[in-house]
Amino acid sequence: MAVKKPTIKDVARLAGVSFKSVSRVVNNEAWVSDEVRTKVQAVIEQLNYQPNRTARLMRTAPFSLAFVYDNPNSHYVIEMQNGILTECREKGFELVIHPTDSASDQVRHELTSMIGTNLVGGVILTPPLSESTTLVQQLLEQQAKVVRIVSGAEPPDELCPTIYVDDEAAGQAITEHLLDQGHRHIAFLGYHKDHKSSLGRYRGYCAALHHAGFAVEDELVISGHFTFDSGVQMTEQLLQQSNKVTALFGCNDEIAAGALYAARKRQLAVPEDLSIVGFENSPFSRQTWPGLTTVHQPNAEIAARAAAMLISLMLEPEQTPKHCGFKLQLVLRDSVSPI
Amino acid sequence: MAVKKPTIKDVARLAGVSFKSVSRVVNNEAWVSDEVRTKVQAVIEQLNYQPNRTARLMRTAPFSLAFVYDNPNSHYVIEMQNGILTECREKGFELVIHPTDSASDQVRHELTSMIGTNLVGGVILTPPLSESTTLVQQLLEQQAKVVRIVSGAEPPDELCPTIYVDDEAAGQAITEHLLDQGHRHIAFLGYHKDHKSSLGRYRGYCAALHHAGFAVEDELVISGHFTFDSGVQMTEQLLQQSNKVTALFGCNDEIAAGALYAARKRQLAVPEDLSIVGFENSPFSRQTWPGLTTVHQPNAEIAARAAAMLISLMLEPEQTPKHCGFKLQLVLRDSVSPI
DNA sequence: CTGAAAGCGCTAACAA
DNA sequence: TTGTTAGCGCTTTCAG
Repeated sequence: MAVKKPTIKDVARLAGVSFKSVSRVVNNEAWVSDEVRTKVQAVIEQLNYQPNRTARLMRTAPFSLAFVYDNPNSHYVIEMQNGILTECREKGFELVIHPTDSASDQVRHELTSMIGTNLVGGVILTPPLSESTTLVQQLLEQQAKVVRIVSGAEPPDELCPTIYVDDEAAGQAITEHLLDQGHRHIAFLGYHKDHKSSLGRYRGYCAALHHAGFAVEDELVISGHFTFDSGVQMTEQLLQQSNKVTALFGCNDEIAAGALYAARKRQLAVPEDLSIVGFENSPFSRQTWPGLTTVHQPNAEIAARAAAMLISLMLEPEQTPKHCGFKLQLVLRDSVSPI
Repeated sequence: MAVKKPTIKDVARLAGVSFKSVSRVVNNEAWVSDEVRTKVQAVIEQLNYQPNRTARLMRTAPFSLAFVYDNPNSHYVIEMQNGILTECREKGFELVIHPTDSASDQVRHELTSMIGTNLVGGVILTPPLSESTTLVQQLLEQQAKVVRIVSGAEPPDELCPTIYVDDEAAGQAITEHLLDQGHRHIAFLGYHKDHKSSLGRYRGYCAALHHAGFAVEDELVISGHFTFDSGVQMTEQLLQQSNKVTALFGCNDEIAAGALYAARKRQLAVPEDLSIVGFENSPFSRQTWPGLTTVHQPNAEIAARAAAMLISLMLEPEQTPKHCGFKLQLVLRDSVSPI
């Protein structure tokens, strides 16, 4: 039979105190006598009383945040999600998941509704959503707390606390690694003009070539998406239009895995005939054969940081957390050989 | 400056009606004159009024559910999550994510707290959590709505609506496929006595062998986990202790991918020297080289179904949704060759 | 230190 | 068809 859940009043009655005292104990407020505290705690235990979050939320700011993403990459999403959850757990926050289609205009509406209806008190934005200043402003106007994760060597502006990841420096580093191994004709796969991470990595690629005194060869820069299938297709296109390429920089590990697949289909040995590098260090970059040389992108850590910033923003609004930048490290595996 | 959010009363005042009328319009209740409805809607528009979910939740059942999992497999989690979200969107529900460690005793506490504090009205349980009848009962006692996903040819009991997935039949089918190709010494990788899916697949494997008149060879059955690393390790162990094996059934795609990796490390060609099959049809099973023959497990669909059942359970408690079984289909790719 | 009263924004019950 | 009155379970005054 449906037993009604005990409320704060039930506890108060049984403990012989006012329900306000119970509230004080539950919220660990000061100015409660040990006697009352002990008594109340005993009753709470006995009744297995659990405060109703909903009721509490009516008087306080929401204790939950939203993770907003538009990304086909499961590993990225899961790692981010896990990072955020770690932090949420610790602080007693709940996580609401909100995948979305950034192309659709609905996003704005969905997000403002999440905030407007008091579902969540803050949001963590990832690219490409995080790159829209108007979206951020709109959210901010609604009193939402916002933390965004973007690609860049520094925060784009001071709108809100920002996590920025230096794709350019890492893109340069991995390209230099290829140059160090003697490669002179290095392809770049996954160029996308509307994709800040892609652009950052591309800029790093160009910088490395220039510093080494080489020109960027247009026919070696292939546009595409951050997916395996796109990687396969771009590689096929590349190998058709150039036979001098000896190394290939996939803009992320999925592209690189696609390249590996396409190379193998063409009977090319990796790394003997073709060196391949990726970007992100997703779990499967070490599960391919050969393992992929790549750049480690600590997604879980980045996300945990974002969550920590957001939560602090919600809890202590007076002290704005500072921005936070991430530098990325090379991970050397077996998909590159000297020429 | 912080503008206070408009409440139902603000709307009522401006529209010149009682706030109850506004509530009626918002909730699409009957018995509202068109005149009032139009007027109220105009004001809602004008003020950009958004009802406060929290307040509403105090009078109604929670409009959110939890997805509880304990699984290292990103693809599985993401696919499930996406499936659930599809359904949630449609019905206006929110999703709270709750990864957990089923080994820890804390799970019980965490779950009962989610329910007890009114955070969510129901939960979707996946293995191995879903296999604990005591957990389910405990949740049920708290008035929680529960839907569980389990491995089996039929629901284990009538505690709650159940989605059951027939691992055994599929395990048998894929083993038969191997037998049809002439394989006689087929290894089974990923046996785990506490893991129902593993057990189901193992039973199917045994059944296929028996029907074909062969015995199960103990040395070809290797225990391990559903991970890539375990797959690598089990394959190495297998190849050391047996040289007659010609085909290998990985209990999931990760194990199979690990096997592929280990085989390649040993200079074994797949499928020429060794045929490999997996289970689940996760995205990367077609991204390996060669693509993995496997069993398609429609995770998103399964999850969407579970969510639909749970939501219906919450919305129309009188009509219990029926259980629902899934049969799995073979996916033939290039990792198997006849002998 | 403790408690009574008010009220968060909304929905349910009951009148009008 | 509409409005009034309660009251959800809790926190926040503010007065003891």
